Amino acid sequence: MNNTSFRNWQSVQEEVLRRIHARVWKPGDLIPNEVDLALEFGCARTTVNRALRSLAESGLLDRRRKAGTRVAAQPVAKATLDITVIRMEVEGRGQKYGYQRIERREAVPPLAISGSMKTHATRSLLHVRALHMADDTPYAFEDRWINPEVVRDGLAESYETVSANEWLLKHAPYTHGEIAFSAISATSEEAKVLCCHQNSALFAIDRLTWDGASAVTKVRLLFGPGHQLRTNL
Amino acid sequence: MNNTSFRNWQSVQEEVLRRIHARVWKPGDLIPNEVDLALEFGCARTTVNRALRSLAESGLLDRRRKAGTRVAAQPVAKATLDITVIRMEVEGRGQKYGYQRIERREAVPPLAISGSMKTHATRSLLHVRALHMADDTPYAFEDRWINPEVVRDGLAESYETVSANEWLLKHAPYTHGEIAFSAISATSEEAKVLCCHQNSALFAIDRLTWDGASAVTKVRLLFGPGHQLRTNL
DNA sequence: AATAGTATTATGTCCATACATAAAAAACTG
DNA sequence: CAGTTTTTTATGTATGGACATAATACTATT
Repeated sequence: MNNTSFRNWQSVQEEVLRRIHARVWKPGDLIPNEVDLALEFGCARTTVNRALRSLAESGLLDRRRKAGTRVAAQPVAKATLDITVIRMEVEGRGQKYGYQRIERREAVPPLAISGSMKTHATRSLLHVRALHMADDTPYAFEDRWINPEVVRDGLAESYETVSANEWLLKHAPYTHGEIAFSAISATSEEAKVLCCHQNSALFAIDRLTWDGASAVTKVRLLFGPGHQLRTNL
Repeated sequence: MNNTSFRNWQSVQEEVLRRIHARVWKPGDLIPNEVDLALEFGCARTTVNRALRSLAESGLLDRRRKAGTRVAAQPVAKATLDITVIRMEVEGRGQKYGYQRIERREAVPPLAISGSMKTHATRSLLHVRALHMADDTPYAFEDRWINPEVVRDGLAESYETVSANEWLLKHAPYTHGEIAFSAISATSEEAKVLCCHQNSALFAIDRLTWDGASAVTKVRLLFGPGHQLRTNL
């Protein structure tokens, strides 16, 4: 038995982690219920609950009412990526940020765009293309469609000095969105903009945000060769 | 004033979200303190705390003791990617999973590997290469180095039927790790294994896991052309 | 005016208790 | 025995009260 008492949820969490790691509780195992753990740890059940809930959120525990808590059989590593404004990303690396608008026009988008944004096929949207730079070298190519019905003030903006990336985040609220990461081959135009060879492998982020049932904006960000998106587990 | 009362933390959270979205509280604004909000919402302060803490975790609020709570000026979208065992990933898409070991040998790794894993440059590690398949077509190419000093039973495994990807997750605990996503051009060998053209843009996941100060394993997963990693915001 | 000490304040957390809820297990019923 | 209802149980959450802690604001001191 343990006479030490764990008086805060962090230390309870640490002890639980220790036991999982030391294989006292193996993947798939049912662990004691909150009341028993609270008794053993000499703290309130709410404290144990806080610790276990947090571990469940990070995917290390599976919890179900009545069924109890068990160590995840297939621990799902949750990699959390912080998607910030590109300017912040560049400045966070200690590099000088630069921005240059390439194109801005109102146009009827290709069907692939209007289809995924669920706008009328004949409805014209605002199309903005721009280049983000780090220390005067191309960093990311932004190709974006904006729905002017949702982003009312969006048409008034020139996006010449402030990127759409940054302006929208501040002025266009969204309720939810989808994001996808992939690798694509640079077309000749993309290669020219990013100063790399044609068919270079580029890292792509496609994002589509919604305000309720209406699409706000759809954007593709292309990063130059060698770009990495990293985080901790 | 509001006479409706919000009796659970989810509804408090919804109301806070509504106000942020409706620009009642704008990005950068200081919002009322927990005591006042609890009073207004007709619930306990702990309930308000639960709601606000959760929003802060998702990056929508900035909270600091004494300074108070404010709406994030640059809302950091947190994209949470669930990194599971590849078999689960494939089966989750409703496809048939297949696995094939390509190579297994003990060898002294290149300096880039021993360097990042912080093992002795002359220490030999276990090198396993394998192909994961979905519906009999190549899905991902796994190239992995395993530290036998940390994963003791690892040397006894053949990894012929169970992938190292899966075996390790179940048998080799880790305390933390790093993960990076990038796009790379397929070498001729990689192209052959994945049945694609040379220089195709491949999506790469590099992962390095640690058990305390010792590296457990370092792996690169290469996905075939067109592969997307997606999640919601 | 710079510095050190002190008060104030908003969030962070713990606790005991109570009730809610989902889901498994048991009891019941035709 | 299949299908339905009831009981049991572990987690989920609300509450009021208390104290902890970090960070700011204020005050006294040199």
